Amino acid sequence: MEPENADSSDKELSWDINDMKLPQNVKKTDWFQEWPDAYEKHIYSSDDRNAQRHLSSWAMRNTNNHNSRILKKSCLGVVVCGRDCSVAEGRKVYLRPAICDKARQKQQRKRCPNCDGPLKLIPCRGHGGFPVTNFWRHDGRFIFFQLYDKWDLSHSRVSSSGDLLQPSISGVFSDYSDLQAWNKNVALGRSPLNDNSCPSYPFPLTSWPYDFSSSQSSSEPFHQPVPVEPSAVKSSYPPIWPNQGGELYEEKVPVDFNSYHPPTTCHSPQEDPLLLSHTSQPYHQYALPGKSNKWDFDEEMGCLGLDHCNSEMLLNLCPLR
DNA sequence: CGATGCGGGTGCA
DNA sequence: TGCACCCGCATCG
Repeated sequence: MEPENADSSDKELSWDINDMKLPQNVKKTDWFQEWPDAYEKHIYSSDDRNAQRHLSSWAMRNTNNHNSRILKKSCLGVVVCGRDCSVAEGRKVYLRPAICDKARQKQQRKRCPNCDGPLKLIPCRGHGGFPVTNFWRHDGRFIFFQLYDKWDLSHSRVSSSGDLLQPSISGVFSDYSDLQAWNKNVALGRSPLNDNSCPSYPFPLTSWPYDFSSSQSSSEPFHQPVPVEPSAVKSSYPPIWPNQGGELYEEKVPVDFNSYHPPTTCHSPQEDPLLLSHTSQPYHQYALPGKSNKWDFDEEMGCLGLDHCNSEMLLNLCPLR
């Protein structure tokens, strides 16, 4: 499922982030993956700026694993409108949770940019009921990345190619029902892994806010992400916020896609999972791990303020600042 | 301000 | 032990 070409063959499969020794005879490094999905492993060049920064378009926060050699980060999930409002074409609002706990709490107090309703955080629960975790390790001239999750693949992916971002979003999210609903409207679509011929998407990296937009993508449910040039990166997300024109998200992630392939063949990024997609996607997968089904989403979300929620789940909204 | 990292420390299995 | 996670501290843009 890796988009990457074959180069990954020898190296990729054989190592584990926890190995004492990681391969150093890597012939070809991978393109930076902005939206890594389940079970992905990548070997980036130590020169890759994105890899150096351990970036991800998923909202990932640092997790203390008491191991200074391996950086561990867990997914915070995604912030959606508590009213499930839609923007044009049925697109939903998806906001990127703030990474900083404090910022997330503030974010949580903000309102949906589209309908002004409350926002709710849908925690990631793709990792056996827990947030999906990413591991980063620098070794030699490479930066190893591993998305280690214990997903129960059985439900995590519906099909090989049709799966959207299961782990990532769909599967990941805690609320099953919500998810379904979510999936319905949204097509979380994109599958980073499969079909893409493109290396990854450049755009959002940390900046995907909510975009309900992606207008153009409607015709194509999702295809591959499009690598865009750096400059494009920033503009790739048309902020379609209704009102707040300015405060929406900001993209700060200067992505340097030096390493990216030329965008040419790929599609538009907008299809990002998170972003919203639109309508009816055939594929939804409810990939939640069994346990997660039990999760009472509403409660937790309801929370937006409640205590029984973890601090992290309750919070926030996005970077609308 | 907020993204990121780090690491002490806690609670659980 | 391993893992999830809270918390403060520090750096950086």
